[in-house]
Amino acid sequence: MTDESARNEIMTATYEALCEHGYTELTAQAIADRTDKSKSLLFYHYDSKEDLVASFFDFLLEQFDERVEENRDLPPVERLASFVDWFLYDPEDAERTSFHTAMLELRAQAPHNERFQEQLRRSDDALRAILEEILSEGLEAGSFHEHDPEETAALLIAALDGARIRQLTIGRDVYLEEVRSGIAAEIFDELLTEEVDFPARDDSVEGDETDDAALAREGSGADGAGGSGD
Amino acid sequence: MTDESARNEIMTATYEALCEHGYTELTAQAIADRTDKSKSLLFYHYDSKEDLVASFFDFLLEQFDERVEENRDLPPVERLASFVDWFLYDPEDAERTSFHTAMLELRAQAPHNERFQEQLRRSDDALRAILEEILSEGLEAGSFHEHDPEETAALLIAALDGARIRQLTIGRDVYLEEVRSGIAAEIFDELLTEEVDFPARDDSVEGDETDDAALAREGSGADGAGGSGD
Amino acid sequence: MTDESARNEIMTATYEALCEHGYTELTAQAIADRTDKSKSLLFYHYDSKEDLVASFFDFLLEQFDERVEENRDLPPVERLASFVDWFLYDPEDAERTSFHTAMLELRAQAPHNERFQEQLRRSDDALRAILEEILSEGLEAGSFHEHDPEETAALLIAALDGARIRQLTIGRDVYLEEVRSGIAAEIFDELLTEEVDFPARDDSVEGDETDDAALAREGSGADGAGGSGD
Amino acid sequence: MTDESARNEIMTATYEALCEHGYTELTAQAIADRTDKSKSLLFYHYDSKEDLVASFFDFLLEQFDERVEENRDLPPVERLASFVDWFLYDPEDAERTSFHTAMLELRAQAPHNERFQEQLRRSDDALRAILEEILSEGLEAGSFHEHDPEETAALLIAALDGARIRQLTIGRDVYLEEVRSGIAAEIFDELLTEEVDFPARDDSVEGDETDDAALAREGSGADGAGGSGD
DNA sequence: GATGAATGAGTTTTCATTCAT
DNA sequence: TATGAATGAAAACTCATTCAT
Repeated sequence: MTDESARNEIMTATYEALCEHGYTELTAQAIADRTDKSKSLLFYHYDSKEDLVASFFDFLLEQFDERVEENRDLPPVERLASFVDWFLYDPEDAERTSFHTAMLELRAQAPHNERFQEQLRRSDDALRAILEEILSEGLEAGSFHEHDPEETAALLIAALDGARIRQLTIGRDVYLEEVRSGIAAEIFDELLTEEVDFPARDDSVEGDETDDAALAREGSGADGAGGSGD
Repeated sequence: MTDESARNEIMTATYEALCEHGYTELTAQAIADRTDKSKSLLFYHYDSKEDLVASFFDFLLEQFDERVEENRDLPPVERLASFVDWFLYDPEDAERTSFHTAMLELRAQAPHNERFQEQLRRSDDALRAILEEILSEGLEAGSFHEHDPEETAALLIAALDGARIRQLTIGRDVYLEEVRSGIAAEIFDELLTEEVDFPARDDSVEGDETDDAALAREGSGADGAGGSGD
Repeated sequence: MTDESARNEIMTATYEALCEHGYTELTAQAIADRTDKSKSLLFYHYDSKEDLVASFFDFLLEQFDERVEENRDLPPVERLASFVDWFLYDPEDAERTSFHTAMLELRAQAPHNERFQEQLRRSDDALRAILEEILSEGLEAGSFHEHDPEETAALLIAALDGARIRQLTIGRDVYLEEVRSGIAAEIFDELLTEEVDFPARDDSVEGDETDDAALAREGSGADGAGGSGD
Repeated sequence: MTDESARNEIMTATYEALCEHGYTELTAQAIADRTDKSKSLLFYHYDSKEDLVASFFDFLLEQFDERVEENRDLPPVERLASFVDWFLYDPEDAERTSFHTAMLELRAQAPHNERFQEQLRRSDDALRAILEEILSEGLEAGSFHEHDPEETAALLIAALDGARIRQLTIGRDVYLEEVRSGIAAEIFDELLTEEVDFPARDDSVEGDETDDAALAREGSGADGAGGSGD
């Protein structure tokens, strides 16, 4: 795959097809239909459908890695808040919803797909490392009370991920809401030292971009933490 | 569906096929192969494959409901401990692992399948109700400190479910371990009043039943909380 | 494959498709088209196209075995003559020509197909055994001069097969003719004792059967020696 | 086709691909892969794959023609011996085996391919002419007894070719061995006059050339008699 | 000359589903 | 109830061939 634009076209088409049909019903035809190319071209660029999907997985993670860098200079507390927001997405946001849905299906394949699992592992390592870094920096900066960053990171990610998944699969907002407030309280009471404030949800995010490429980027980027979180 | 034993045979076969192949690769033939009946018979008993799988979902939940009753008379603290153990299963237990894997795949279909979603919703309602009941009873009994049972329940379930899913998809034990110790600490410090002890993990679980039907029942029962939790 | 008639239908269709298209261009569709059944049925009865073709090979050999028995009671000299005629077929006979052509293609696959090779080996063993038997019996009966039946059998089969193949591939009658007269002379001068006559070609064979099943049987039977000879 | 070296490269690649995959599985890609050029270039040089393969056939025959000249000055008996050796190749010789295998497949296509058939016809004419020439010269020189050179040539070629083909397709050495000794005996007793000796097999053949082009040439040359013989 | 990208027409194979028995 | 046989629709994948550059 030399041609970057062809690759992007296929990746975007894969993303759309995945969102619309789900992994189980994802067909090469459905992907090609979202392209101005033929189905056979997919097999020119990728050895098999599985290879294509695995590449798509990589594609998402690439974007996540870029995204992660963006917040690097924020102070720990804000990075933490932004981290939480990545997970506890707004369920009204159809774009995000379908993205997370697609990711969930891909993740559910991992137990049967060594390559997926490895990709997830790599991504999870990165995600935990970042959260642990945030927590450690906060500790050093005196923003956080004493705690075990490794344990807290795992606990936070599990709760955030679990809330998101239950939201997606059950279709009720209760988990997002209760976990948000529960975590906020937890963080407030347990984690933050008295002199720091935990920022409220940043709803000003993502303006009005609408084209698919941008949405895909945002979607995956935003999930990045989660995509990787996924 | 008149014949109860035929139904059970098909359900058990579906369970096995699902564990072995995963939802995406689940075929009517694979189910029939685990039966001493023919493939056509499946379509005599069920209108379609989707119908069969939805029934299978019900089948799991039925067993969950039975299971839930079993612990009803235990004191709240022990019920809570048993609840946690349902989720944070032993990853060495192949039976449980494949069961949770299968459930994860079914759950991942829910966003594309209204019926699945409804089933999950019902099951989740039951699950949260139970945990809230446990927490409320504990409050009344003076075993737990003051807290919001609804929030705590959601938070606990999200964290437990998230940990299990990450374990399954990433193939590392870190989440199970850290979340177990994190939650234990949390419960100890925050939830339990001084005079109560949180019981250690119950590893004396399920004796030596070996036939498939029993395993399926145990599997789903045990997950029940989780099946429903799923 | 329980149903004998379905099997025969598919085998006959395979034979026809093979004659018409050749092995290289043989498709499942072409076979199904010569059937009143669907293409998918082929894959219900056979695991793959290769499996089907290998079964077809067996089918031909089965018929050969039956055929061989037929001549068993003739005296050696006549059996020998009939043997020669099996190979040096009449090139005007379109039925035979297309049959031998199909066989040649299948045989040419053997170096790349272990199963084909094994089938050919079995068939060749039988063929040589028969010819050696004929020659040995002739020796005992005093119809043949002293010679090494094993060597003579191999030599005769090689020459007959070679002649037939060159006829088929080159499209000229020269080999059939010269080898027939050469072998006749050889047999006359070298093999036969003075008191025996070598019968002239038996052109009275193949009556007027016309339906495909019969043609297939005759074809393969006749080649049998050759099919197996192939 | 202007560029001779490009042509040679493609021909050699075709030879290798044919040996490795067989005609049925021969693809343009497989040929290009054995070249340092692209697949598209094949279609710049040749109108179609069929055209390419037909050219490859010609390529083999060209080399045969050259080869034939080489032995022209030998005395008839030695030329005859060398002729026999061309056909009854050493089955341990992997190079030769794969070459003859490839040729067999091409020949098996001839009944469906007018052009192939014509090429074979031309080659066969040359082959028989040579053998007849050898036999006639031997007759004149008094090395051979009286016989019909045309008939003997056809008989010899058929037997040699048949033996080689059965060896290739059945995978047993019996035909090569028995036909070699049978023919040797035949020639001794019938063909040679008392004062001449039939030379033993020439195993000193082909020295140590190793590059592919040479191998191809040797292969085809050696077979030449047989390539054409094929 | 040379190639990467592209494709249409086809190929094998799969599978839920139906139906006569 | 139960099944073997049957199939249509679609899936993944292949491949000779074309074409703009």
